[in-house]
Amino acid sequence: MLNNYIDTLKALADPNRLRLFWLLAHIDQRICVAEAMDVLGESHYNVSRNLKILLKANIVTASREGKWVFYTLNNDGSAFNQQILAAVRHIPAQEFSGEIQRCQLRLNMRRDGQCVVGPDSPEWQQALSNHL
Amino acid sequence: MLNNYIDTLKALADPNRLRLFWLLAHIDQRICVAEAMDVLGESHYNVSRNLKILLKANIVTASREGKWVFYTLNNDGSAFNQQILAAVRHIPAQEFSGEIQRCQLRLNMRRDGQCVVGPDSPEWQQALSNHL
DNA sequence: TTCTCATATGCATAAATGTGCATGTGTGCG
DNA sequence: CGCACACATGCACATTTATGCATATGAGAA
Repeated sequence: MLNNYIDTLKALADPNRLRLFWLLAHIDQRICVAEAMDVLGESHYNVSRNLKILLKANIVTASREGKWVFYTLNNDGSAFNQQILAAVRHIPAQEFSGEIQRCQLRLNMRRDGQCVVGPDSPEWQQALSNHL
Repeated sequence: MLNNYIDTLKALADPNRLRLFWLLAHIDQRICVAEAMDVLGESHYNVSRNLKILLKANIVTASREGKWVFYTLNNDGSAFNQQILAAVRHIPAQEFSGEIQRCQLRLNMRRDGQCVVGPDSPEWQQALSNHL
């Protein structure tokens, strides 16, 4: 009873996961674990497990492509989950610290729409410092 | 950063508080602690503290009237909080076990719109058994 | 196959959370 | 005033949760 709703709320009641979900809600694009790590500046364990929790809450979906696993907003969720998504979309970007910009920067490193560099790469470090 | 949003989500990510908030979202009426105790069948500590947590999250308001403290939906919250309220309204009554009916039963015990019996009263026990 | 890299997950620990008990605060009544 | 009742809150304890480490899985490249 109520478990689905509680799972969704708990999944988002954590700053790192809320950042992850908010980012997905705004870029309207899939993102892989390595990219999320760079954008959020979080460790691998952290990003991987937190995405898994969002997945179990059924608010994102995952699909493997070669080595990479891409996560995406789940647009086929319950009415409740869709309202929750609408709520998260109302959180203004000022509440975050450049996630959107860093994400654009990271997505620009793709080739033909595919992620080609792993997490914490020299390329990413350089792109980051160039951007300051 | 993000604290307001996290507070709201955490406040609702608990079955008892979600029940409380869902009830307030559906009866469209204020309710005092004693009434909430009877309707939800929870202890005083539990109801009082959980309502306080909803209050701190700014999704309900409180007002004292004599001995009684009435809690109500907060309709002046942030856009985020209002969307969250819309989400909670989408949770169907089947997810609960007669909260609405028990609440009607309890509100019928009021006189002139005022609560007149305390928690766990014989009157309430009798009303409950008559209703089965 | 073996190696490398991206991702996932079990284990241990520290921090946060929910609940019960006891006590404190505030209000109304006699 | 003193008492009763509705409600609030600090403390202790059990459970949950978030994180880091280590290791496992899975896919591509040599």
